[in-house]
Amino acid sequence: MDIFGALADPVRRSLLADLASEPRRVVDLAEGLPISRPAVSKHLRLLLEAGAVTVADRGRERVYALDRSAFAPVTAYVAGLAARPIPDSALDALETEVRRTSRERRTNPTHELTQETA
Amino acid sequence: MDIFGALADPVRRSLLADLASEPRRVVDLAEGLPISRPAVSKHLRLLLEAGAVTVADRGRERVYALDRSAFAPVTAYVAGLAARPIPDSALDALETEVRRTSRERRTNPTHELTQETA
DNA sequence: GCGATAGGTAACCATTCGGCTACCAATGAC
DNA sequence: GTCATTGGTAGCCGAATGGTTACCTATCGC
Repeated sequence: MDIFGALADPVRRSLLADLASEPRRVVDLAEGLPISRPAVSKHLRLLLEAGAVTVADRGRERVYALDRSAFAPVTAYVAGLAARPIPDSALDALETEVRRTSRERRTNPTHELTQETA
Repeated sequence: MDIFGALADPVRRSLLADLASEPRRVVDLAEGLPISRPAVSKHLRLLLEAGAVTVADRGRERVYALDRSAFAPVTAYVAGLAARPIPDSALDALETEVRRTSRERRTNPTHELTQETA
């Protein structure tokens, strides 16, 4: 599960928001949630796997902490979406533009899944 | 499917990145992807449902366009995570802080899933 | 009118997700 | 030593994802 998938679940977003104020133990994280503690453990494992949190053993307790650097791909991706390459002044030529580009992409397919966050 | 779930799939992120440059037809969107066109249609329906894209009928074609305003909750949420309420100077009192807050939350559970993006 | 093109829907399938209960290991309190 | 607490794992289950093929409608080009 990557960082995008980690953010897709409301329970995990709640956990992360909770950790944003300070590191917490599992029981404290689970306390107000409407799900069982093992379910919380599962979510925490996914968050670990996604790099969204770090964990420290503290005796019999485990203290989870937010790793803010993990969200860089998300901000980068959304910022990339926000950047608009076509100026508003060209929007009235939209029909022509769409058709021209369609022809180009039909003969020159350069699609790549991996360049999305570039 | 909300906007967070919409971003969880790499195919959908690729579609959105594609639409970031300009509006496109379904065939053009599907062209370089390793999946069938009906699968693309499914993803586009989810993106519509999440409000991430808009669609315009153009004869027998449908032109999808990015709706940049849909990503505000994502940026807001991630920005909220980035804000750190505890200054670094207080981090050496971490243990005490964690235990105090644990006690508080045990007696005063104010967890809410819905306040996460506030 | 007719064939080709665009694109949505239906039905199906395998996998993943998110939840649960039951259980176990390890540590702390006394 | 004994018991309570913490928290992970195992196994199960139902629902949702993400893909496929087959099919249908509608529009465009000629």
